[in-house]
Amino acid sequence: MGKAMRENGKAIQRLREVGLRPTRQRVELASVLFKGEDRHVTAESLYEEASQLGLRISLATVYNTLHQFTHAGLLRQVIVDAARGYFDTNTGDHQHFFLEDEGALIDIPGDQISVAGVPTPPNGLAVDRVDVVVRVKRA
Amino acid sequence: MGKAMRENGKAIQRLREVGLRPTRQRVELASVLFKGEDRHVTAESLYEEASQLGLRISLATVYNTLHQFTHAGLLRQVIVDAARGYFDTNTGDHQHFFLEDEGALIDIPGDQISVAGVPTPPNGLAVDRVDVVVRVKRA
DNA sequence: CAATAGTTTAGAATTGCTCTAAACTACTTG
DNA sequence: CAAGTAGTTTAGAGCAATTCTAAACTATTG
Repeated sequence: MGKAMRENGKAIQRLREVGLRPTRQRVELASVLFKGEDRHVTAESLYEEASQLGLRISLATVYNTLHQFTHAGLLRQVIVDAARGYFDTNTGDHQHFFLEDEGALIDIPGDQISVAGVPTPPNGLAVDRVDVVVRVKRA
Repeated sequence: MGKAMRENGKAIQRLREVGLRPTRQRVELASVLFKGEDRHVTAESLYEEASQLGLRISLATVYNTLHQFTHAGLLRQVIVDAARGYFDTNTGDHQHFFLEDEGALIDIPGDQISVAGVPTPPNGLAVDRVDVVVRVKRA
């Protein structure tokens, strides 16, 4: 039994757990995304990568799948750039460096950074999330 | 002498100070933006507002002007939404609530919130800015 | 293993924004 | 104060990222 097959098995299980039907496309994308370390992708970059690997998945499906995974809690969307959307396989408590020159993200562990003094949200609203983006540039 | 005229006088002075030629369009937009309290606009919302006021300015000019004002330090760009760009007339040290349901921004004074433990940026990079976005939703 | 509910897809459509190049205008100089 | 000119504005085309559409496909259920 090959490595890809084992990865697919894990992916199928993972998709079932969150209530997503394990279609070929979702299984393949999940395998790519959750194979190794945490990573940051855009729809285009993931589509490109899948294509390189010989996976036949349309760009529309990549978009759909990224959003479904996000709703299911498998991914988290990171908003740092007006031009494109990033998705992060690390859904835990953490923040980001954003390298403005190259459009890359680097995780900052959540226990490393701390935000104090967040005021109570206005009338009838509740805090959903506190995002910290440390924008860095070539020195 | 009318109020609009006085506003325009102030706007012209302000534009001269930052080295921008005070054209009719820039003066009118500056008057609208810096008339009263701090505010958050999108290109579309400002274009809409200017149109309502009877100011004849193209959308392209609104985009150009917002970027020029930002470069000149009169505005600051806020990235909170993948879909659209916001501009803030408050260029001082502060952070934001982002009301996800209605796409609105509310300032949080800079001295109220504090971020500790930002790690040293990687190799050859320097911190440009630390942005905190408190995303809030209907409770 | 057929029915069906959910999924995928190509391509069109939409959105927010930028570009282009021709017309216009604020400032300078004679 | 009349050009000259450098900078500005504009309509409309163009572009990139994303979403929509509706027809074909497929995983699951009975």
